[in-house]
Amino acid sequence: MAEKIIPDIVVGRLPIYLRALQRMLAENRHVTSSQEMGERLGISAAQIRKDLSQFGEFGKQGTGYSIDYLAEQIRLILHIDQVWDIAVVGAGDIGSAVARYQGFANRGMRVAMIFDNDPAKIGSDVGSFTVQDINNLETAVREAGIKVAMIATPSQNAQEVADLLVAGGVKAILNYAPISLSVPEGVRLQYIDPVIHLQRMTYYL
Amino acid sequence: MAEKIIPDIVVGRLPIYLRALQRMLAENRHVTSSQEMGERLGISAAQIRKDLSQFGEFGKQGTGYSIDYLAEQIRLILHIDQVWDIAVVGAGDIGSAVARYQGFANRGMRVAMIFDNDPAKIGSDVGSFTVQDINNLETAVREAGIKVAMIATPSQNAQEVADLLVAGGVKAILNYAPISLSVPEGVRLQYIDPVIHLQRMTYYL
DNA sequence: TAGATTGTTAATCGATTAACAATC
DNA sequence: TAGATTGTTAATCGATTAACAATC
Repeated sequence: MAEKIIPDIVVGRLPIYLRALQRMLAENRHVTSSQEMGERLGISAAQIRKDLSQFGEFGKQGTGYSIDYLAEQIRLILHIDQVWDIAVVGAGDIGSAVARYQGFANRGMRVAMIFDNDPAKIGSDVGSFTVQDINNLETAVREAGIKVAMIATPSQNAQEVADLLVAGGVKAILNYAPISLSVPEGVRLQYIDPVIHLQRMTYYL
Repeated sequence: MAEKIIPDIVVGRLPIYLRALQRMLAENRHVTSSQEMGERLGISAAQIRKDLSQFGEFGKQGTGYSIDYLAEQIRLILHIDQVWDIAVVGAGDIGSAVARYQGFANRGMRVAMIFDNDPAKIGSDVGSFTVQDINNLETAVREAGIKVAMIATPSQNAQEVADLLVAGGVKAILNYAPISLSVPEGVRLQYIDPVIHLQRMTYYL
């Protein structure tokens, strides 16, 4: 049975569309069009329609898309009709900010636990969580069935933390450490490094 | 005089190359090859050579690239042979974490000031900075000649903050608020939204 | 109905890869 | 010299856009 393969780049735009739709809902809007979404996002209307058409037919000719319905469909496609528990590794400034971040609510994510290797931090509270010993990471993650994690440790520890997470069954890692990691086939990896984004802009200044 | 136009996507990879090179330097390496860089980064060797060739000839046949020299050349290309002062707007968890972040050192960036609109925060210290009143933002940014800023406010304030920054002469904005902003032609804009990255991965789980 | 907008096809555009002469 | 690796060209691959029939 041939599953249609969706290009990564298309999947990558769906969360952007969803964010815009949720914003429109917050503005009490009910219907939108590919043209309006495109203008808000700086993406061509044709591309938005093409992207969505990879997954189904969500609109109505002449009227456009029901915001509520389209948002729900994208949530289903992205598997965020459920809430994903996240393990945060590293209880420094970034890890703590992430653990306290209010922006996960209603977007399919929830921080569930936070780890560190510093005895001075283990047992202390960060937001509503108690920092756990990284030695318990693999077991805790496996027992909780956690599939998604964020690495917020220094670069030098990031690869070993990634290995631990993978050993515990994690399948998706968001890495804040400014270093390229290697993970086995089947484990997804994304990066956040503010300096990379800043350097992409200074080229043009 | 026709300036060769470099595709955005190529410029966007240079900071990744630079980060890898700096890592190699930290490992006391002196020479690398497009093949080795490609393996580390999950990018084809041909693409790395092609990207670099847009800007000049930095390697030697048979031996590869001097890490130190190539890193310096990329720094020149990206205009990070200087240090860019950055204004941070929003002194919440994210803004505070960014203001204290040690990862800017040696990468061409330096936080120079932080603003908030909350009277309870204005005047308090975050890292080595005193939180300034956002009403002074436009003037302070203009007088300091700041061209780069980061927005770490709630979504509802992000657009007005962006407008203020632009009014103060800022030309590059990194936005942590999970909302699409609009800025005039000539102002660069990048986004960091961890939820977007997480949602890009849950599709595959 | 007339106007608007979708979903889709075909054409265009741009990015990546393979291959290799040049040369260190 | 022999081996290695660059810089570059041409071929391939993939993504974006334009256009329009279908239809609400």
